Order: sequence, then C-alpha cells, then structure tokens
Amino acid sequence: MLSKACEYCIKAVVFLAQRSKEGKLSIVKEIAQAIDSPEAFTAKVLQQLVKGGFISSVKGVKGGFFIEEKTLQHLNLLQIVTAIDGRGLIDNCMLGLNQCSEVNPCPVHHLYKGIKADIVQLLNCSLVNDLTIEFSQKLSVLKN
Amino acid sequence: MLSKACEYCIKAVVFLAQRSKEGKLSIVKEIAQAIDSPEAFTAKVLQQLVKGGFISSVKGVKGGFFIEEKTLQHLNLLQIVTAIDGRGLIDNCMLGLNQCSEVNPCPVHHLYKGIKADIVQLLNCSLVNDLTIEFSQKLSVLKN
DNA sequence: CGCTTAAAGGACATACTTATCCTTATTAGA
DNA sequence: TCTAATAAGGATAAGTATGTCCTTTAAGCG
Repeated sequence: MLSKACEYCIKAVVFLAQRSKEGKLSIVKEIAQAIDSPEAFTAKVLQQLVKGGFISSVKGVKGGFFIEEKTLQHLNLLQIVTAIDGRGLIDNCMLGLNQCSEVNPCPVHHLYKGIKADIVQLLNCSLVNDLTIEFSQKLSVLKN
Repeated sequence: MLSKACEYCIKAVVFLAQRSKEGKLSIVKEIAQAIDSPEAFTAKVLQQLVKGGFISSVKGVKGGFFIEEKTLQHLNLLQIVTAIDGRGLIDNCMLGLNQCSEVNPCPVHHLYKGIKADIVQLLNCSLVNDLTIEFSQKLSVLKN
C-alpha cells in the first residue's frame, strides 16, 4: 500500500507537528526514536519532506526539524503520500492495466473504484493537525 | 497494492477460466499474450498457482494449463492474493505498526479499517467464475 | 577563530521484486 | 523409439526499495 519511506514520513510529520506546537525543534535521532525507524534512512526521507516544503529544517547546533504553523494548518496525508510515493495508489488500476476506465474496465474496475475513492478521501481528509491532536491526547500511537 | 506477480496471476486465471470452459488448454505463450505479460515470468507465477492447487497443468505436446470445473466454482481472488502476496494487504497496519488495533490504534486506524474490510470483501466476493463471464461478454478486458 | 552539533548530500550495501535464460522432465505423435 | 512440444526447475541478471556510512555544509557558542 504505502512504501516504508512514506510510512516513516507520515509518522514523522505527526510527531514533528506535536513538537512544533510545543515550540520545539526535533533532531533526527529523536524523530527516529519516536516513530521506531532506522535513523539514517529517516534522515533521507526527512530531506525529501524539506524539499517538498512540508517541513522545515535548521542546521547546526540547536538545529533540527519543525513544521511552520501556517503549513500545518492545511497539510494533509494526500500531499505527503503523493510527494513520496507518487500518484500510483491514486491513479493505478488494481490489475496494472495502462488504460483502465469506465469504458475499458479491468475485471475489478467497478468494484475497486469506490475503494480507491475512499482511500483518496481518507488521505485528503486526514489533516496532520487533527491527527496530531489525537496523538497528543494519547488516542493514537506512532510505535509499539 | 498488489505485486506484479499477483496482477499477472489474477489476469491469467480469468483468461484460463474462460478457455477452460471452452474445453481448451492454454500454453504459457497464449496466456502471456492474452494478458500482456512477460512470458518467462508468467511461467514462474503459473507454477505457483499449480502448486497452490488453483490451476492444473499438463506437460508435453498438447499440454498446457487449465482450471478444473469444480475448482472454478468456488475460486475467488482472496485465495489467489493470499497465496501469492501473503496476508500483508489484509493484516497490516497502513502505517506499518506491528501492533495496531482498536485499543492501540495508529493515527489512521479508525479511518482505514473500513477500507481494509472493503478490500477483503472485494477480493472474497470476486468469484473468478463471475469475472470470467463478464470477460467473455467483453464487458471487461485483461490488456489494452 | 575554532570547536561542536546537526542537516545535506553522495556513495555504497543489502534485500526483495521482477525478469530472463538454460537445462531437465514429461508427454503426444510419427 | 525418436522427435517435437511444453511445463518444471535452477541459475542468474536487472531494477527498485530499503538501509548504512562517510564527507560536506551550516550554524551556535565559547
């Protein structure tokens, strides 16, 4: 469904959002620990998030990552998923047909289209800010 | 979502089912052509389907693959997907948590559980026999 | 300025998926 | 029995995802 890179990104962003609301920067080590991910690999995917403009970073002593308040207001999971994994999950046919559509459907097209729409809706309606609030209240976890 | 191997398997099975109802065996070359897949790799995944008991094969001249009538009656996509890709799609957390549940949910657990149930239902309710009927009537395609 | 800290970036390593090729076993038919 | 056709199986290659390591760049602080 989602790549490991994308899973780490989503979890990292939720954690970072919480920390940012507390006015704190987080270094890679803290993030990797909070989401139980390999540190070096996490650093790589965080770079992608910075390049995509989803999170911000500060180098050097007292540096780290954070999310700008105004970015957090509208940031949702669809933005992150498409930036990291591309539009495959959203666009692709379940059976991999290049041209799968209403007029040229694969055998499961009509059954799958509703599910795909639901996935897009889940991602699009999942505001990082909302997820973070739940996480702060310990109503959800980012690791076991 | 599904591996390439799994995509090929599903398409191969739908094609094979149609041919089997016509009383014909199909060789790898015909199958690969019908579903637009690489021949050698398709041969490999067909072997897995034979081992799993989903399809049957005959070696030698006039040999090929087919599906037994009684197998076809109850064969559905969930059986094929779990045999080829395992239970990951069905069991795994969207964010990859090892222990994601109602009492210990990831940030999207409650939103995702319905979608996962829908995916399982799609696969479980998709009888290969039914898909084949539609395919025979040219209401769906296996390649472009 | 020089030291320390931390992100950025590049190179490399590992694992898995996808794909190909060649050989072997099996079968039908001449 | 010999030959051709075809699945089965093993080895290998190519590609992608995942993960690690080391160097470079930037920033804060004494």
